[in-house]
This record gives sequence, C-alpha cells and structure tokens, in this order.
Amino acid sequence: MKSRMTNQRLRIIEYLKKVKTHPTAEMVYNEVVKDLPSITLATVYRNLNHLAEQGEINRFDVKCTSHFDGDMSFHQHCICKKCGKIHDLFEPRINQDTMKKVKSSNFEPKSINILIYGICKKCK
Amino acid sequence: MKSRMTNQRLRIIEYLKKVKTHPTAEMVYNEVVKDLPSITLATVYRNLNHLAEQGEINRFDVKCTSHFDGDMSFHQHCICKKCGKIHDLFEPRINQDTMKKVKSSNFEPKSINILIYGICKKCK
DNA sequence: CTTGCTGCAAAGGTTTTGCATTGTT
DNA sequence: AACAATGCAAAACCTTTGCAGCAAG
Repeated sequence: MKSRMTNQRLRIIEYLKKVKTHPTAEMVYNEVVKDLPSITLATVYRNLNHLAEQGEINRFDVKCTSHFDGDMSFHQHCICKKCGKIHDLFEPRINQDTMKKVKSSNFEPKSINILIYGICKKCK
Repeated sequence: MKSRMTNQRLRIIEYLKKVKTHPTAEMVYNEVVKDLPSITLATVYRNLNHLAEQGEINRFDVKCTSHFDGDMSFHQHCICKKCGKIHDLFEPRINQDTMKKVKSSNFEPKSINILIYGICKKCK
C-alpha cells in the first residue's frame, strides 16, 4: 500500500523530529491537536504505528505505554524508576556492536532498543 | 515490608526459573493454575511485579504487554516481527559495556533491557 | 497475633477497530 | 476515480485496585 502525506501525519512527524523528549501517543496528540483541532487519538495512533512500521521513528514500551522517538540515531534510553524521566545516552558503539553480533547470529535486525532502568542523578 | 513465601509465589518463581521462553503474565497464569487451581491472574500480576521489583526476575515490554524472564544473566532478546517469537542472544559483553558507560554518565543502573526487532532466520 | 498475600470483582488505562466520509494522488 | 487516511464511538486488551478473609512468620 502506498503512503499518503496528510496534514495530520506531517504535523506528527514534525513534532517528533523536533522534540527531544520521548512522548507517548497521548502527549503527541495533546501537542498536535493545538494546530489541528479535529484530529483524534485514533489517528495519532494509526500514524505512529505506520511511521514506526516504516522505520521513520522508533518506539519503545515502558509499563504498558509506548513512547516514540523521532531521533533514529544510535543511542540508549535511561529510565528513572523514581521520577520516570527518560534520559538519552549517546554511545553509538554499543548499538553497532549489538548489530554486528545479532547479524552473525543470523537474525536480521530492523531496530534496536536499549533501555536502562535505574535511578537518575537528580533522584539519588 | 517483609516478603512471605507463599505457595503461589513459589510456583511462579519455579516456573520462571525453569522455562527458556519469556512468558507474559497470562502464560504464567495458564501454567501455574494447573497446580494451583484457585490462583487468579491478579495474584500472578502482583507476584510478578513484586519479583521484578526485588530484582529476582527481569521484565520487558513488547507492544503493551510485559514479558518476564527468570534468567537474570546478561543477555539480549531478539523479537521477530513476523512470527513474534523471542530468541535469546548471549553476548554479555554488550551489557557490561553498557553498564560501564551508563555508570560513568552518573545514572545508577538497576537493570538493562536490550531488545532487537527484526526477522528471525526461520522467517526470512 | 500481626500483617503480607490471596481471591474476587470491578475499574483504570492504553491501544485497536468498524464504518461511513473525506482528501491525496 | 481509486483507495489511503480520518473522525467518531465502541470494543478489546492488559494491568491494577479495594476489600474481606486467609495464612506465613
């Protein structure tokens, strides 16, 4: 099936590529609805799923909630168990090494999610 | 609060330490209920949460569903986008390196989840 | 005997879906 | 003109919670 670029999809992409947070579907909705008052959560979900499917954005799940990341560069996510904040760690080597090992195990990787749970420096 | 070892908890731990799959709460329930017919899903959830909290088992979320792993050794999970199966990859170095980098960034890690999405060798 | 744990049932939160309509290409 | 995408409302799913009774320490 061929993709069509709608206003809704465009705004969602723009927003995700702009922010450095890792918003949930609802957070994306809350932002995008400011410009497109008629958009619905269902549309946001359908677009996020579509974009993740296409490899345009990254998704990772924390406690039964998906988070979306417009930054497709190799990095990691540190999730604080106390405050819940998600911090980026930029160590591309780790993902590259993982890629290499995975490939040589005969698994064809499409995306890699590295999540570290713990306590952030503010909370400790 | 002090932990108590109940029959329910014991069976759940035994099951998770034994299997090499990465069952969801429902899968754990379906197994454990065979021995303990009166156990409920709620109890399974409460125990899984408790055990994960205590660092006795590992949890990772895929598509709004938690999976639990009794194997606490450093390894990675490859998730096939076609058949949904989760395969283990044993490359402890990757987790060790990640640990080191995270610590030097001043984040105190408790657990690390490395999830690789892609296509398994059977499916391609 | 204290209080953590369980079973039950109900509720909460996130995500998906059917359908008629709209809007891209 | 095709058919992908949308809005709306309802449903599907997974997970948590309040409460009274039970049982481990």
